[in-house]
Amino acid sequence: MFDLNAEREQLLKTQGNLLVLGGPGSGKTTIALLKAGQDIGDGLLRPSQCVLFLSFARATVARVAQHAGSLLRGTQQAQLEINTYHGFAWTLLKSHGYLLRAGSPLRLLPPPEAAARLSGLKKDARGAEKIRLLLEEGLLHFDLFAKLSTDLLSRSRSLAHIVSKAYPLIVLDEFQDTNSEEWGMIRALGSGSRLIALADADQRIYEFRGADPKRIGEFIQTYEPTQFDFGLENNRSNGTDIVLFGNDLLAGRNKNKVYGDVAIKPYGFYQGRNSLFSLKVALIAGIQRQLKSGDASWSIAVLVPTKKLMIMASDYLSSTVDGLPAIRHDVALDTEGPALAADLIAGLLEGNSATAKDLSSKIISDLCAHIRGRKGNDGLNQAEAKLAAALISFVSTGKVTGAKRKNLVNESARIATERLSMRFCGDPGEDWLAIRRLLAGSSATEFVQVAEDAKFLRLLHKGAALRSRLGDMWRLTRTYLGASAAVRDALLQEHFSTSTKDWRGIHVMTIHKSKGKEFGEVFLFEGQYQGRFIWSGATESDISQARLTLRVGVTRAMKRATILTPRQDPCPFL
DNA sequence: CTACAACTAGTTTTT
DNA sequence: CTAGTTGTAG
Repeated sequence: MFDLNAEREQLLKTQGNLLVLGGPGSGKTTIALLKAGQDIGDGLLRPSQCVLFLSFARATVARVAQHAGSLLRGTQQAQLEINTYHGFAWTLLKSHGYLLRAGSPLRLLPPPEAAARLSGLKKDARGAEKIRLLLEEGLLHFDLFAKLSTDLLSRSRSLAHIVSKAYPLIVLDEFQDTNSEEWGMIRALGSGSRLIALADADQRIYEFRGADPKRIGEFIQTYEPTQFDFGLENNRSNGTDIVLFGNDLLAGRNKNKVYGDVAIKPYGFYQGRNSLFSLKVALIAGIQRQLKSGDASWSIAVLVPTKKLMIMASDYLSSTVDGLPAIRHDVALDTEGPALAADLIAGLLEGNSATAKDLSSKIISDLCAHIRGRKGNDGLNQAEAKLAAALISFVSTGKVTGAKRKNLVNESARIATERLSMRFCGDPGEDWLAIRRLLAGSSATEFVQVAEDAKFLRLLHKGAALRSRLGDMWRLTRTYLGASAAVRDALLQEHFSTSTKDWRGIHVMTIHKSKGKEFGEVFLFEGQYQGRFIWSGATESDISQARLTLRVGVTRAMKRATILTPRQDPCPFL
């Protein structure tokens, strides 16, 4: 199944700290899992001890777990714990948070709620507010996980001892993309455990959030690891020029060359047709190729540089305009808007005992949170910020000026009244929909937006925990009292659950999100004005980051990569 | 506060 | 090209 050459054999025999370097698809994960299996099999771990494998994304964790399942025996798997950096940090903080802050146990501040609370603050004020929320309200922002875990481990020697006893060997996936806080946490863990870092300096695409080109050097200096480099090996797209193209792209020697299974397509614009027409046509050809190949588990990724273009692409693929069929696909949308919409709807479902006036105030507060947080970390525009401020002042003073705002306040009162005279049927899915329709029918665009965002929620499908919890609630009390808490739990669950996601079929996402994944075919698309691989005014360092990013995107492909760039103004890399 | 016109920028974020 | 921001008038 896997050819173990002399270097890999050597790695399996080597003890102490290791640094494993290698390009895309060179098999770093595989050899790390085999190494874990080897050490476990050799009896280097006691029965109570585990190898800890840490990665960034839940999707990667799921994929690594699946891979481990086919690579290792059951007894070895039992002593392998695979988790995200965040998931692991939270287990520490959950049980030992009392060491950081006296009083009530720490509560997580979910990203949507955090976005609503921090929006409008300047960058440095945000950091201070996160700490204030922790100390004064016991609310833990996700960004503080790594730093607080480090504090915990360095402050409590006994805890550090317990952790390194439990995990004598720790594998660090995607090490090149760790930021300084995560690096701090790793050093705290590494004081008592052996470390294996897996890294590819040329897949470092998160410099903007603190990944540092010096990091790998720091690891070498701190741990003096035995180094292995599988840089030139390629198990993902063997027999194609995909990795060769990626490496040439970095060196800037890809221009005017022809590569097997890498197609550069300059696309034109057609009168009266969507600017994504050429992408959809190319994608349809790709689907036909995949269907013809007879591979039942085929997968295709459409990768774009920006979230905005991702949404545009998803909308266009789903539509039937320009005489092209709708193409079913998955898209990884941001969750802030839908989550905050869910809070508002849950509040309405719950609102049985409240008076119409109380409920109306609650709706307005929830609406404010939705307005302020739905764009995530992107700041508010002026109109939104002013509206949110005016609504908050209305809740406390009862005064509001302006026709639009008066209408919004009237609408919330109307919605509250109508909700209280509503009769639920007891089917959570139906009742949820009834509330959503009530909001969608509002004359205020802000409520309609809530209903729109809520369409993207996947909380109440058949078999969902929330559905049965709301169902039980109704059976016991004939009300949905407690719905808010139930929805909050369900949303929070999503941030840590490593559901084994199926990567078959078509997936639309940003290039950044594709890191650590692989697909049969990949389509990379850039727009002409928006969503460029390199944007106007990019600095020297932006350009080198863009090269790394594009390389990561291309090398996700196992069989074939297609890059679409506007003919009128093609990407300077190509 | 709101509506309209002129202007301008156009990135990436795991949990 | 086009969505969002800024400025101006009512």
